[in-house]
Formats: sequence, C-alpha cells, structure tokens
Amino acid sequence: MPTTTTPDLTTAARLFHALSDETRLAVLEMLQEGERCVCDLQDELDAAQSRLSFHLKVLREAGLVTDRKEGRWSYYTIVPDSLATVHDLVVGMRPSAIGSRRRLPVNARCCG
Amino acid sequence: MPTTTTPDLTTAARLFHALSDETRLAVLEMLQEGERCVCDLQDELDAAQSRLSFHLKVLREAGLVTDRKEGRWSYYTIVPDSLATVHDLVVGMRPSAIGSRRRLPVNARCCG
DNA sequence: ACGACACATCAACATTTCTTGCTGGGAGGA
DNA sequence: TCCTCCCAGCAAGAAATGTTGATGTGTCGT
Repeated sequence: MPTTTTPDLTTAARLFHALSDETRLAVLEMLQEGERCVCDLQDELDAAQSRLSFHLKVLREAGLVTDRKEGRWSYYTIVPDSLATVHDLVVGMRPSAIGSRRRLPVNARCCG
Repeated sequence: MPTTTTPDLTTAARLFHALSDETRLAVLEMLQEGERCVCDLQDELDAAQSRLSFHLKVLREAGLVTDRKEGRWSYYTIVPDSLATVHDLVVGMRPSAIGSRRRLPVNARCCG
C-alpha cells in the first residue's frame, strides 16, 4: 500500500484543471523560489488584485498552495505533497512497455 | 541543450487543460493498455459518439494521442513523449529545497 | 448501387470559467 | 479615531468549454 493512494479521476481532473491556466502557472513558478505575499505576486505578474485572488483561490482549493497570514499580508507557499501527487498521476499514465506494443489481431472485430 | 526543452507557459497550460477532464482521463486510462478504436472507447465509456470525438480532438491537438486509420476504424494511441513532457513540467515545478525554506526577513517590506 | 457502419464536424445551446469593478473587513500607522 | 494598506469575495458580463442532435465522408459487405 503506497503512501500516496492514486486519486480518482475527479480529483485528478481538479488538480490538472488548477494547472491549466497561464496565470496560475506563473504564480507557481514564482513560488518555486519560496513563499510570497499576494502584493508581491501582483506586482510581478501585473495582474489585477481580484483576478489574482481568484486564481489563488483555485490553487488553494486544489490543494496546490497554502497561505499563511502575518500582519496584513498573506504569504502563499507551494504544497510539495500536492505536486508529488500530480507527479504520481502522470507516471501512472505512461503506457506499460508491453501494453503500448500491443495490437489487436488484424481480423478481430474491434467492437461488438 | 536537452532533448526536451521546457515548454513555455502557454504550451504547459494547454497540456494540463487537455488532462483536466474526467472523460479524457478515462480515455487515457484505457489507452494505457494499448491502442483502441473509437467505437471501443465509446462502448466502454458509455459516451455519445460526437462527445467522444470532441474529447479525442482535444487530446490530439494537445499532442497527447495520435490516431491511425485502418479500414473504417480509427485507432488511438498515447504519445509517450507528450507524457514525458508533462512529467518534466511537474518535476520542474517542485520548489528547490533551499528555496522552499527561504523566508523573507521579518522586517523587509514585501512589496512596494 | 445500396445500405450499414465508423468517425469527423457543425450549429445551437447549456454550462463553466475568467475578468472587471466594487464592497467589506482586518491590521497598522499617525 | 481616522486613514491607508492588504486582501477576500461578490455581482455581472465576457469568453471559453462541453453537450446534443444532425449532416457529411469514406469504407465495407451484399
């Protein structure tokens, strides 16, 4: 039994969806270097505040980032485990060597 | 110069978007075992023909699958390289150990 | 040639997602 | 206390996506 159980399709789709936007990917790229406050991301990405807040929420709800409040700032950080989950998902998709070579017999009906 | 150059954010977003749908993930899951014709996928996934065709197009345009015509059937296969690209993307997102530990100095202004 | 089948594509509609501008609340500083 | 700053969230519209039913194209069997 692996430590990271493979999530169902719904969870997987949610994770990939959170990653399917340029702004959100840019945010994650910035967070690679460590945690950042929202206004910092806002400046560097030149995004309207409410727009960024929206995307941060998507990332948060997907579990890809967490936030920490300090004074009037919110600092966001990548949740490494979530990326590990995504990683496992992708690895799990690769066709097995034997499988990928498989072909149906020429004279087999492909569907019933 | 690596064989797989890291795609830009636009390409990355497109790839993740193609993976952000349950039907498409289910298709890829079936294709792990080897190539399949559309009608086969259609039966097993219980999806309307035009709906499935739509999702296959999305996967195709993202480069995740290819098709091969044989007689009146179309067989779809996973493109392993594309999954490798996605894999690299995810690996590239992980915060560096040193970076993830980094915190801004307490008295530093975070923005402005 | 005709009909059945496998599949792509289109048009129209339904649903979801994203953007923009605004409101509100908590935290500080003066 | 008053004002400013940081940020979340809402409402409304814009844009992108997904679904459904219908039409079209190529292939095969009869």
